[in-house]
Amino acid sequence: MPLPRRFYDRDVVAVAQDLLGAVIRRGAVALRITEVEAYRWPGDTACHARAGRTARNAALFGPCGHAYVYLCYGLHHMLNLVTGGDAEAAAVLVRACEPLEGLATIRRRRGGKSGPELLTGPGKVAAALGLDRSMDAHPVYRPGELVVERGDAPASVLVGPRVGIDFAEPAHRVLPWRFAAAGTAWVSRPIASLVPLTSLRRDDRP
DNA sequence: TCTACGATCTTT
DNA sequence: AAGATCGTAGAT
Repeated sequence: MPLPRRFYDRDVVAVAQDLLGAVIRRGAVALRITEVEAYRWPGDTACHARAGRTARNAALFGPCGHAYVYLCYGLHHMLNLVTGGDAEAAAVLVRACEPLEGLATIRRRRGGKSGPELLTGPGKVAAALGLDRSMDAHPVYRPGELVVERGDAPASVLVGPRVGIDFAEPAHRVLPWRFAAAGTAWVSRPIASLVPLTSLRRDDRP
């Protein structure tokens, strides 16, 4: 069952945590989400929406429940899921997944390299799904080419600051908006900064 | 037009 | 530690 559109019509930090365990499906490939990050504008200079709406990030400002796919470093595509209402531009970046189905397709998309299909990093996730800009703004809450389905939430969750955003304001660099399923190998590096969600004081929990 | 620079990954 | 590789945004 696809997660309904209203699932995404909430605060991006809550949606991010709830997406852990959900299943992304495209064709023969199915992946379980094991690590995510939340981005939101206004109030977060790490978010791509910080400079306003452009042709590239238009999907971020669009309706929730759609994909936002962009090219990073000229090499890697990143998959985001847009959340919230029109007042904000927010999305969840999918950083790591456990492959469930379509191993042969994933291996082929990785250039035929053998070995464990460690989908630990946003570029690898998008590559496994064969995503590019043509899937930007595609809805994911109903049957179609790219769908996110309900899954089992992990027993425990790890939290920490987001990765690769040194350009953002210091106060935003330290926001604990990175979440990962505990006890899985499917988490991108650096993993050392992640701590159990339950180890945070209740008032400090995102 | 020109230039700097990434929400990364791989190899050295 | 650094190269790959290119679309985007802001400056010229």
